[in-house]
Amino acid sequence: MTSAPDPLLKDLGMHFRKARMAAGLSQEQIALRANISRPRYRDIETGAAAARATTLVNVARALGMEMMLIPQAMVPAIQSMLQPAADDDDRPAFTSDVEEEEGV
Amino acid sequence: MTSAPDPLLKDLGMHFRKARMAAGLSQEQIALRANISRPRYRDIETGAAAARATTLVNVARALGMEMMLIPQAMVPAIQSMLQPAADDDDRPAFTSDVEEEEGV
DNA sequence: GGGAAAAGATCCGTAAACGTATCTATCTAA
DNA sequence: TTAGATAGATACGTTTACGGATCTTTTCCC
Repeated sequence: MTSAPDPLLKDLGMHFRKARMAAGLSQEQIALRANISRPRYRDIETGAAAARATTLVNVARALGMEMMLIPQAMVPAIQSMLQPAADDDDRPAFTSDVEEEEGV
Repeated sequence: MTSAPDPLLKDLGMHFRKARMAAGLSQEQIALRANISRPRYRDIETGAAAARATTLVNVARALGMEMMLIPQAMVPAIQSMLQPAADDDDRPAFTSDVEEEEGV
């Protein structure tokens, strides 16, 4: 309970978890692919830790995604591309929904 | 000269620098907006340091951008949206070109 | 029921991202 | 010339992400 659990990190972690679940992979498998330890990947998924840029990219790629910088003006357009029918949330940054990825 | 300068970080830093230049802002202004120190923002821009997830988002937003997780399958499509006519680089992650943003 | 696999959780030690301070180099304008 | 602003470059101390090890809890399948 030390330090507030940044909502941004929790949001990011939930995106990772969702993608991992959809891919049917274990935390250990992702950690292995991303070259980090399982406890550390767990911290990232739960929003308990703010991963470094390099780690972030490695995790994203391990989950079949890429981290991209998008001009704010284009965010809504891309958002709608990712989710056929989405809701207008707060501040989406970190968005991605892996519909269902089958096939290694 | 200690530790190899990760090309991924250099690439990311160049994107930030490019966006900052286009916006006509100083390193100090971005650092202030992103709640980090100027030396540290400089490290990020030069690729000398791997910023944390929270710092990364703050810097991106200070530059009028958002960090987004994109399924790899959609990367090319989004890439072409960002750059009218782009080249097929290596591994683009971190992409964004701020055409020219005027108006404080 | 039993056992394996996945996840949660906590410790310790190390490496690196952070802030602050300080100094120099360059460039532009008065 | 002299300022002033911007950027490059240290150094040092604090915070925290990281690996590795260990243990418990929860699923889930036989």
